[in-house]
Amino acid sequence: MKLATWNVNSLSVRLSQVLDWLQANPVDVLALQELKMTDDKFPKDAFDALGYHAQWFGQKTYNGVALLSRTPATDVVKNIPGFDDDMARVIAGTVEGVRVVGAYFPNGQEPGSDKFEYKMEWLKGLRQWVKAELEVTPKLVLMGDYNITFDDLDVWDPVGLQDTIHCTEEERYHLRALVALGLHDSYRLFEQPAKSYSWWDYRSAGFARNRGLRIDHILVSNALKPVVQACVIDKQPRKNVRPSDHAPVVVTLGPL
DNA sequence: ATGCCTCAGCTCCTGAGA
Repeated sequence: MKLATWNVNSLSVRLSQVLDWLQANPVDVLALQELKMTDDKFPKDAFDALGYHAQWFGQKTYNGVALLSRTPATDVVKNIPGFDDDMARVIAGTVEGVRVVGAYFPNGQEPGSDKFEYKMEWLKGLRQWVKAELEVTPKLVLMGDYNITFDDLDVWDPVGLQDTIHCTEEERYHLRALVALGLHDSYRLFEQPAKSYSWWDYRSAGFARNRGLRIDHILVSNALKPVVQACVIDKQPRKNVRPSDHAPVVVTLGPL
């Protein structure tokens, strides 16, 4: 079973790239973030034609998440139960016995800002809910655009970017607290190339100079850890004309 | 350089992203 996550930065603009990628990489589940469209605009038929079921949760201009799957997702949940939020950031469903949570974590803009405080509250809300979900469904994957780096290995310029957004101790504390629920960063379960990132700034030729951050993650639960076979970042779509600023991340699970 | 790109929208500038 293969599961992937990709922040597409507008599904309208990126639809043909997503369809091309799915044809070349027929994963079982793909979580999308930053659809930037209302629900009525979601291109359900295009995914149908490729043999994917879709669940989506959109919003005008910003945010918006979707879950594509080869077999239908059940017990679909939108946003974090118990956390009041007017932004569309989370979609969860059960696929082939695995609880899959796709999430677009808040950016936070700047430490100390209102948006940063919202990010901290959102992270607390997510953690409480994921804790409960794990008790119900131990086989769980939490994947998406976390907008947080784990450590300096995930940062192209750890000195220059120390304590800036995505790299603060407070954000990393919350990320470690999620892991402490019994989750594992599937990417680091394997030896990986040095300077591996999942996002590169559009400005200043960030991708060409590999000035990036690893902020898109796939966490797997204790119950799934023994069957994780691989985790890779696919940089190919970042080389497209008019790419998303994020690359897809793909995890491969063996028989459950 | 409170910028550099890119995207959406009450669109020809602004806010937000990361």
